Amino acid sequence: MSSTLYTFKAEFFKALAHPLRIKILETLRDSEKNVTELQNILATDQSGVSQQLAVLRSKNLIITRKNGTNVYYSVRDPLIFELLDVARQIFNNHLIGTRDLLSQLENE
Amino acid sequence: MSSTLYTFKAEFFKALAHPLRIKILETLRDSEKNVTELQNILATDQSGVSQQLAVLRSKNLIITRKNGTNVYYSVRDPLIFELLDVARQIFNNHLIGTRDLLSQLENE
DNA sequence: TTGGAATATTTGATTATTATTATATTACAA
DNA sequence: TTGTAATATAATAATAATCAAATATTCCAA
Repeated sequence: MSSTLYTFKAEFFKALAHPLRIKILETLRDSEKNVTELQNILATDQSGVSQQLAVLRSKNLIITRKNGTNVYYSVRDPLIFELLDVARQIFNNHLIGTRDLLSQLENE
Repeated sequence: MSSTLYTFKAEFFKALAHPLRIKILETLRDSEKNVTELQNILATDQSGVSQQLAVLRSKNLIITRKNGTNVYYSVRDPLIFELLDVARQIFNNHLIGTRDLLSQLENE
């Protein structure tokens, strides 16, 4: 069993292991977005968005397109959306600490 | 956009963000295994396996069945395997730092 | 050419994760 | 009962990830 391969797979899941990064990917479902658009949609500060974009970039989950001073991001492989969909299904199946999650969601 | 929901999704992916934990899940594909079996298959020390099982348990990815002094683990939701399959596809699509990965894999 | 908008990077303090080692617990067989 | 195999938990040092704030860079328009 190749340890390196599993380390890389773990790195891939690490890229997804952050709320803002997941939000960014979900936001990129419909279409590419530039950083300012992401900032506004996600109501997050510039630096935070850029930092998390950097993580996603470093793991090759997203690609960029420059247009003047704007940088447009999009998801490199549509399978990533499929992955998020499966994760959502698992989630809906009450997988993750259902009791706690529900009670926390109620308080929002 | 519910922050809590995304935090929980991130927690879920965190559970997958560790080589040994991925290996454990892959090992449980065919059938349930007890801790000693996992130790042997994965060539890892007892404590390490137990600790990572604890993480997977705490995120509800796996369930246990006790039989005397043995504890048998299995994956709670088969969709988790589907998730791993999609991740593998993404991987095969050269998503993750292909250059580095390949050269490292060659040295094994 | 310079000022500003858009984006990226750096820094450092804080918190979380990992890995190792040691110690507890539990259930059974002798 | 007691010893032992199986498993879990605790302690903790080392490493990595996060967050916020400040600073850099880049590109364009005026």
